[in-house]
Amino acid sequence: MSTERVTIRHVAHSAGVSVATVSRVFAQSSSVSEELTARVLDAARRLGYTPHAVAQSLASGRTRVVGVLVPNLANPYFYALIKNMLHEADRDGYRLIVADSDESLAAEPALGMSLLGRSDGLIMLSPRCGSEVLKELGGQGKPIMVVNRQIDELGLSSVLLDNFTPMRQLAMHTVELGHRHLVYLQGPVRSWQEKERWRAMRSLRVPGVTVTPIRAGGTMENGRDSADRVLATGCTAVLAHNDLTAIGLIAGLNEHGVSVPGDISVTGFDDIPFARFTSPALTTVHSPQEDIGRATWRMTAGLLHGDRPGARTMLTTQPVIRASTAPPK
Amino acid sequence: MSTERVTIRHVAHSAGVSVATVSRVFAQSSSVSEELTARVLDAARRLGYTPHAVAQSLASGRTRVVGVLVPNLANPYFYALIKNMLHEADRDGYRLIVADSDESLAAEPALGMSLLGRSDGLIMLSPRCGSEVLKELGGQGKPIMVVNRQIDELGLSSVLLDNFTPMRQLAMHTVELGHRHLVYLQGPVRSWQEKERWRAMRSLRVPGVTVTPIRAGGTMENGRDSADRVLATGCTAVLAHNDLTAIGLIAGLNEHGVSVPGDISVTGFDDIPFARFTSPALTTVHSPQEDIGRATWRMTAGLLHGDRPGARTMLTTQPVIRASTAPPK
DNA sequence: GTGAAAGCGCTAACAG
DNA sequence: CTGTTAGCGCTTTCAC
Repeated sequence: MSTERVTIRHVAHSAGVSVATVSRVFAQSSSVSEELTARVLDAARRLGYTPHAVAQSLASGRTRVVGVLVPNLANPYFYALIKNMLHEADRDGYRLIVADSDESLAAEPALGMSLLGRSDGLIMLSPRCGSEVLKELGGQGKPIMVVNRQIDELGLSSVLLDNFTPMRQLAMHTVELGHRHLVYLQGPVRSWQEKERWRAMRSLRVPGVTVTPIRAGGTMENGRDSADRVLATGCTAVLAHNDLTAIGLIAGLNEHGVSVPGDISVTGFDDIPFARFTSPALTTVHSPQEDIGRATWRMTAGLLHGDRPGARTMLTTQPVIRASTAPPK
Repeated sequence: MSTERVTIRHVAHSAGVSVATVSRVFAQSSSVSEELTARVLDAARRLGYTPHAVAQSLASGRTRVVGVLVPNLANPYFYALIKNMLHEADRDGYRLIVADSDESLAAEPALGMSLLGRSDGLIMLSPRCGSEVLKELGGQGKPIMVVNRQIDELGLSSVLLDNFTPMRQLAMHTVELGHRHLVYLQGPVRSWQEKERWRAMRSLRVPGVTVTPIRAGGTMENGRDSADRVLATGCTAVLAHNDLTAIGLIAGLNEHGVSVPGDISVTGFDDIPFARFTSPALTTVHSPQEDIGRATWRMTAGLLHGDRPGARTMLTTQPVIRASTAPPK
């Protein structure tokens, strides 16, 4: 079955040149005369030669692979980001290898290490792990990029979205609609984004307006399961940690015969593709996946080329008002 | 920064054994006396040694990586599958490297080849490419698994879900509700699943019942954009290629003031997580991602261990009746 | 511009 | 059970 592999040697021999020349032609590393280039390419085509990626990696010390560790691939937020980076990286000749930690804080170190072992660098999306883990990963001497998590101590590069400002604006939007009793549905505890969003809610000091936090989590199920507790508060508007939770909550409220936004207004965060297809369409904060993905890859590529780590890119965004928010009755 | 790498040599020297022994201890390939094992492990820990994955791959000829080519990572259908396989593979010590062809038929060969170059095998999810491409990929001598696509000629292993039967049942469900004029919203042209689903619709020979096909595509946008054409047919029930299209269509119909299922019944296919959270909850066909993912990985693992290719696993499933279908007015 | 040769770090016969 | 050794296929000085 497995026909003898065609190596650089065969090509060199067939083209009447040295292996070094063949290597140079394929790596375009140093110039080779037109004639030899043609001969090499011709021989390679005839023989059906393809460079052996693993051997190239061992010899050169670069794998042209970058690892991506994501807390939960089931969140559209992340795959939109990944899809973006996949293409950005592809353009630079890099492949992404992804692992999913399933929101498990404990799984991050091992997965990260394993990923780093077969790659030139690691991109950590919304990591929940402690900074000592990040430090250890960084100790491997390979670039580490952190997305959606602010790290001050270690000199890691990061891409962040300002969650605070738009979350505050979103809350103000509900207040301006006339809501006085708000509920904030909290997301994953260890998430930096959660901390920022909650900080924004807490910062909302408007006379007569109260904000009640309710612990939920970041999934649709979590949202649905919070319906009871939300209703018990008697609030008129709910700001959910993210779109998934908001969508789940809306479904849960509907099941209780409560209409959105008729009886209660609900907002999300992220603006996942579904957000504009739900009924009512979801009022949320747009997360610029394209920009985040591009910025992340560009910085990663920079690190791979020797840029000094420690840079931080902070992106901004704003609320998108759609149909799930309305004045209270 | 990059402290000198600790190699198997250092460990061997420090433990006072040969490199072969160290290799054996880490590979657990052949038995090593307790004493030496302890000494090696101790030295390794002291020195902070980690096996170099790339070197292992080159020397052993196995990468412990498997490639996954997916047409569109933005479809929850696929990432649920991938997430499943990710974990199944992880358990066997394999890492998955994924590429997204963006529904581009033309991109599949190159991406597939590139993936195969750094892996021990390739899993192709719903490939759209011609069988000659599949054959070429198979010619690399590495295992190829095909999911959601029936290939008869080449002896490739595959995992399939019977789309025909449940699609037919779903259609019968609408007929039994009293619908007489059905519309079928067609998905991606080259998709095997699309062919099967459409075949099921065509096979529906019930006197007095007509089925009108409308070309759409597989995304939510495609669904929404079909609303006009759907309304123009005067039908009372629409069976969409998949959940995404169905969700898009429902949004589109709502925008036209048409209610679902009040005015028109709509069904999907796949039962993505969102399907039960839309309002109305979507009547669809459940796709057993867990089973598909597990079966796919098990077969892949088998091939990796030398199983003969060509096996075909056909899974079955059925419709899930929820709230988006109702008798016509 | 081109070739020779020394590895990259590890595995897998093969001997003992 | 353990050590020796010859590569895996390619890159990369270093001479020419």
